[in-house]
Amino acid sequence: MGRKKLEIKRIENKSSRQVTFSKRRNGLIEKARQLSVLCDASVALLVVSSSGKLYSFSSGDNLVKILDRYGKRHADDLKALDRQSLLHGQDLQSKALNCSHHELLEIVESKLVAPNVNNVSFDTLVQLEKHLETALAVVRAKKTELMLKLLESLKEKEKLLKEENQVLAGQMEKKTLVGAEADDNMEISPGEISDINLPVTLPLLN
Amino acid sequence: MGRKKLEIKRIENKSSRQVTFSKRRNGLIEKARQLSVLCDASVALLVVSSSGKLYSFSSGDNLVKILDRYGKRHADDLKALDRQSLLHGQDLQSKALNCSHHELLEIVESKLVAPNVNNVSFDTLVQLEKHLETALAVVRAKKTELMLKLLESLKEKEKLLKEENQVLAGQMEKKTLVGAEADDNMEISPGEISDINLPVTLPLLN
DNA sequence: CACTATTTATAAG
DNA sequence: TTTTATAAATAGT
Repeated sequence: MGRKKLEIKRIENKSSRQVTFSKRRNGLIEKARQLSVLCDASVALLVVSSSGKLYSFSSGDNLVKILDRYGKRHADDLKALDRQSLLHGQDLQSKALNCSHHELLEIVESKLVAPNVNNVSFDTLVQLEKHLETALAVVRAKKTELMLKLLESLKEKEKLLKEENQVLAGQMEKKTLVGAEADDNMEISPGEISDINLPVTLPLLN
Repeated sequence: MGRKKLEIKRIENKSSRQVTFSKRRNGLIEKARQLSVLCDASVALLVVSSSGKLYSFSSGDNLVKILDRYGKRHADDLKALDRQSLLHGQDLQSKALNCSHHELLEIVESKLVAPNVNNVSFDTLVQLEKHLETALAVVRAKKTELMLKLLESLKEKEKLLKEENQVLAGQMEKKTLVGAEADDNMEISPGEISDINLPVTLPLLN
């Protein structure tokens, strides 16, 4: 529509391409808006110019709201974690992390995969992706830290027990040299199982 | 444009709303396509009808191609893992997993966060999200499995050492009763550090 | 940016 | 679905 019929192929002239881009982009966005209003539909439109500028339209704001809410919750969680990690045990930490993480995944799932989803802008998806990445990174880091501590403490315990064994064995040898024949048939009581402080269900490991 | 001028507000009549939706949706998608071709722009358009049906247009296919590639690689990795987990050690496993995981994150990062990104369809993003979730789930599961095995073996070792200690202590007592006074000043050699088979750098824990 | 001849989209039938 | 009168978009100026 215009003075001449325009073939649909890349406009070579740079300035008319730019002009056409501007006009048609605005038209497209207006049409998108109209469609969403007239037909009660969810519409998301993303346009990136060849120079990288982003223009977008999105009819829904559900996800944005939820993201805002998540953003606050997430910030709170992280703050709480920082406090806890210095003051309290690791259980609360892991609980808070798992919870936040789980909630995040639920949000993503329900908002992205639901069949009746309100669509979102590209920007929003990028934001969401970043939140996800951050949350996962934090969870992974904390999980790793926890497990390393557990392994460390177990190794420490093992080392001490070995040393104790060595001492006992040494003493045994001495005694044996002095006190002649010994009784080898002793009952072995299994002893209490490790009392290392493993969380009951290892909440982090799921 | 039509026999009458139409106010831009929700069309109450259901069937004319549906007709209008169908016409305008097609028009919008065609316009989006034209804009992307004429002006060499990246355009992504998502339309969801009020009944939940999804229509979309996307000018770029970069991400789709990369996803296909990733899909193949991922499948290969999983197959390799299944073979390895039954035949070989855990190190190769973890390496393969970490590698695949890392690659995935790189792909996501570069394709979603790059400023000049080619836009993608909603379907593609959902696919990507699923791939991500799957990959992370697999990595988490394998990591957890590995660490649980390590903890298990350390606890086992601890238990055995405790039992040994108990036996030695019992024997000591007996000997002491027989062999009178003993020398308490024995040198304690630290003994070899735990020989449990901890991977050198715990490749899974990063 | 504004103008307008012309093409294109589409509301109603 | 297809037609067509009319509204809307827009190419060139």
